[in-house]
Amino acid sequence: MGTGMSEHAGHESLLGIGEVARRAGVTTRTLRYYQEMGLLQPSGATQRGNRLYSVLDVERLQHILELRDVMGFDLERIRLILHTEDRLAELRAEAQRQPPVSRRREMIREAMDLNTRLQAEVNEKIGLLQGYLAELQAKAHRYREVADEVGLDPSDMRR
Amino acid sequence: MGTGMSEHAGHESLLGIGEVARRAGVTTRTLRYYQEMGLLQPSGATQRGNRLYSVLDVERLQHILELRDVMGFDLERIRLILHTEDRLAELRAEAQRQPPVSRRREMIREAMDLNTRLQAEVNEKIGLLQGYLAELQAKAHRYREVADEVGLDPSDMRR
DNA sequence: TTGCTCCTCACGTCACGTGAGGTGGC
DNA sequence: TTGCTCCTCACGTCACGTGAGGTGGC
Repeated sequence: MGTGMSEHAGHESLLGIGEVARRAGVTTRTLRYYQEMGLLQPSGATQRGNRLYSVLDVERLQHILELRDVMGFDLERIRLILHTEDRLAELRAEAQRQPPVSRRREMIREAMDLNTRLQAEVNEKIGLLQGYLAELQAKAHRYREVADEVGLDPSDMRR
Repeated sequence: MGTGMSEHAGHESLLGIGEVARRAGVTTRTLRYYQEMGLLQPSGATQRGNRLYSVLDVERLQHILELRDVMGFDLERIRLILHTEDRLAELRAEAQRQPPVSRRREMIREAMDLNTRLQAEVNEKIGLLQGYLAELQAKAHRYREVADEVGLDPSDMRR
């Protein structure tokens, strides 16, 4: 397969696994693993079986990596979050066919509850990081005092 | 070994591995693994070979867990950070014997550089989390709009 | 043919989890 | 003796890393 494999394959600009991995900063192994775990299915394939990813697939990958790297969640937790969001997306796609109000309420409630819990967790994590930052600043202050005594060049200081 | 094993073992209140693990919210396996990896050596032992941890050991463990959970560092990264801090602590302990100024400068510089890099990383992580929080808030806003249309009870809303 | 990307096994690694089997003091 | 904590192997697990060996289009 050539570099520009998918650039003109369809006219929908699907990307090969190598290109997607390179852009996201992961290996192709990670993408195959996420597929095996049911987190991210490539939405296309060549005749030979090469995976093809859409722009939406790439966005979903970004989302997965954000949850992994920023929040530190394991893949099972990420799978559950994606599942709730997927259900809400299904609901939107179904909107034309007027799904029963009870079903709408249930899924919106579910998404809102998840959102609330996630916001709380993010706020908690920010608090912990700010606490650690304060520790580091206190240490830096003590270092500067000791450095003054030893007579370190002031141009060496960072603020 | 009884529960109160170390309460009066010395008069320095050393703690058994189970008590330390329980307080820190990890398993005893984690503590043995950190010892094997050279991250945390218990500063005492019973005749039979049971590990005994001092208050300083417990504080070191807290520090390790903060770096692991809040910053998401792997154990090798944590080992390097502890090493730099340990070297600075040695320097302080050595202060009486007037170590050469060149040595002092080098280790203070090292600690200050590390501190600066860590502060930058913490700030970056806080920024990423705030970005994710903004995403969640935007989503919550859209959920509330949809909920209004479907006529969800306003008392169900979270802010 | 050479060079590139892709494929599927399949074993290795890191940071532990989880028994298996045994010891020692209340 | 029973119940508890501790000990050392040692195999299992999660999220990939890293070749091994092979295919297909420029």
